[in-house]
Amino acid sequence: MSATKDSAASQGQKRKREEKDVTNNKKAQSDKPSASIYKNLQLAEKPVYKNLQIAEALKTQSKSKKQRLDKSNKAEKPKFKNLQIAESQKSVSKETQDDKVHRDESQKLGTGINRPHNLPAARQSKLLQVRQSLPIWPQAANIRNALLENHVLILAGETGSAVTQPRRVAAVSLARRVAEEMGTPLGKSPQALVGYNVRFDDNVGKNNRIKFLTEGMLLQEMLRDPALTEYSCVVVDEVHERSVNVDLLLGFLRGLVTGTSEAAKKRKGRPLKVVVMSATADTEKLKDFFSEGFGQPRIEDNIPTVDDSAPTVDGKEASVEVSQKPSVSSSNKISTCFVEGRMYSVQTEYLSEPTRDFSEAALLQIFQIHRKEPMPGDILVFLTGGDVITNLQQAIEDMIPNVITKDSGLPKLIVLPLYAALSQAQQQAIFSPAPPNTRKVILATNIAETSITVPGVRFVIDSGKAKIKQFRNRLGLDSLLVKDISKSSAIQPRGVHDVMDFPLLTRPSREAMERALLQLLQLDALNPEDGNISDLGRKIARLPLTPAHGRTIIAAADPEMGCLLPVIDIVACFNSENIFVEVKDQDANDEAREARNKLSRRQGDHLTLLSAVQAYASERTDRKQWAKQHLVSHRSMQNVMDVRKQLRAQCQQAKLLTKEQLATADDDDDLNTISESTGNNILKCFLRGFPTNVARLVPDGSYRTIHGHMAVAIHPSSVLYGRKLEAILYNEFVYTNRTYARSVSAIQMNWLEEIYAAPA
DNA sequence: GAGCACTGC
Repeated sequence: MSATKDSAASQGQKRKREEKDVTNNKKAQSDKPSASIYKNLQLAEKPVYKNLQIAEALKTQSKSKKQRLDKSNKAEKPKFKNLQIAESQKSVSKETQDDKVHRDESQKLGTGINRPHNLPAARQSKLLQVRQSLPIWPQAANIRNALLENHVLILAGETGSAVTQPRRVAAVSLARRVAEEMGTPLGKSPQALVGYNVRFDDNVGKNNRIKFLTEGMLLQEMLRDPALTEYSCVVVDEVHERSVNVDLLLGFLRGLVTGTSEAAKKRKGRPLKVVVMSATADTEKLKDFFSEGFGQPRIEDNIPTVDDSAPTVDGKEASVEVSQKPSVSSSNKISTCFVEGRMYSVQTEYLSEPTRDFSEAALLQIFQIHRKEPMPGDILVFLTGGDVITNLQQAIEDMIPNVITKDSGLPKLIVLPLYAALSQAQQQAIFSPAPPNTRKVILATNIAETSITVPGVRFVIDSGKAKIKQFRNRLGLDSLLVKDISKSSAIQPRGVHDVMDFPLLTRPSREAMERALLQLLQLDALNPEDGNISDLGRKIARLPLTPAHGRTIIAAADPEMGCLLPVIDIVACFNSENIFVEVKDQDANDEAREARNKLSRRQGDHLTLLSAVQAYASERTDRKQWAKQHLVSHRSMQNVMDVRKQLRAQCQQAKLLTKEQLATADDDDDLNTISESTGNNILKCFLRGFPTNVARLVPDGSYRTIHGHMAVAIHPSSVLYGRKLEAILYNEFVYTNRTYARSVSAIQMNWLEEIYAAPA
């Protein structure tokens, strides 16, 4: 796909970054003696870790956060929720080795897949040894037979039993691992049997037999090939993590595998196997979900029936352990398999009384652990935010001289904060080993939940609380919307009907669906007559963006607007982390502030972002230095440039952008080239994509949204903070103590009429 | 004058 044909240089950079992440993982694995598992007892009954690597090294407290939260939700009395101290105690796992199964496996694996041939024998035997020790190993024959006999396999696993994750790094590292196991190169080489495809990194070769990709990538592929004709089997892992992408994917896969969707016809009878891997708790729900599909009438009668001559294990049913009696409709079509995990006993201590001030309780616990517990053993404390962390750090450091006196004979204590706003270097500090006779105390937000592994931690103090961004369903509803919703309800036939009936594991409320449909109607992504997706909607869908940003891009490509390239730059910023580094009082000198201020544009944040991107792009000598001088995040900017390149390529593919325009694009990367009228056009395009994100000044000096008349204030991070303007357009709402509009620009009310007068 | 984090195309 040309969209991903980035320059070699950029690819290389990106890959380096990926590899760095992977290295971190590996590092954690090799830290076997110090790495530990944090689970409280209740959790030990539920699967937590699903990863090949776990078998080798028990890893990461990071992922367990979610589980700990699950647990705290279930706690009966809130008074036990406040403080949990989990000390890890690794117990010896029960290894089940079955030589017969093993021989059997080795023979069967040999069919169709190349055996490792270019690996040293020692490495080969080590890999095999590791494989055999995996809890899933004894189940291999069952799993294979279940797949031969059924269309769908639901694989539930406990700790350390199965494979992938829905994240880019996971897709890449797993592909690498599986390629190694198979003894073949990874990616595009002709010998490579394993490849991967994640955003900005397409490493798939013609001869690949197995491809690891993110869910979003597969959905993107399905836009081109809804029947997934290139594949005979799709494995969806980590389903319990439940993203919208997973739900959509399962819905499409159900349609294909049951023959109930139109797309299934295009497989022309070629069988598709679906393996869904999830935590145990979801098994029944998943089974019901697929059973329901098999119970429905097929559109395509050509779906292959299950091969009755397929071999079975000793003639018994292949499903094992937790398999339920299959319902009549799904007999021989769905099987479930449960892979036993390994248990680790973990000690959980609760605070005997509820505590008001978690920081205070944590402070006491930290010193108690420090006094009582032997070295080594670092402490990890989960807290809600950066400010809380700073305060607690101060409190600990104040207390150190009182507790750790010369006479006490206690080891030293160092405090290391970890939250997103810290620089990369500060974040890395937690990985460096503590000096001799020193215990590390890491104070972290849930940044550590998914992406960071801290070796050496043996104690976790967790409040059981976390701030989680929540979509507020009710807000944004207003009289105008209600009116339009009845309009959308009136167009029930065909398209809309299909959407409403699309099989989803968890169905959104009808209200939410209708609101979403209304938004798509407003963006001209649906035909108002029949509710089907419009040509414009198709174009929007192919862009890796929200519909609103996609619509903005399409509007900008209109020759009358003629501002596609600058709009892409701004949209790229909205799809990256904040490019402007937080200005702390001391660490910013006047020079840097001034340099940053020069990037500001009086029209608002959209054009300010644009000027920053263009200035960065036109810097040809040392961009890192430029970023530092302008208080701009180099890391975020690199991501912006990646997204920008991808969007440009996709716009070219969609014929929104010509080669010639693209060729001259880089020459235009210069400050002050945006004229007043171009600036206005840019904002009008955003207005097209965000028609309801408009607020106007009311007589009391505040802003109110034009839809719903909700009070909003300009966020303090905006260049327009404190300004009184006729009307503002904003990229998003932020709900905190007040309702803020973030990323704000000044607009004129008459632009609204102009836009709505224009034909769709 | 605000301020949780992470993931994905």
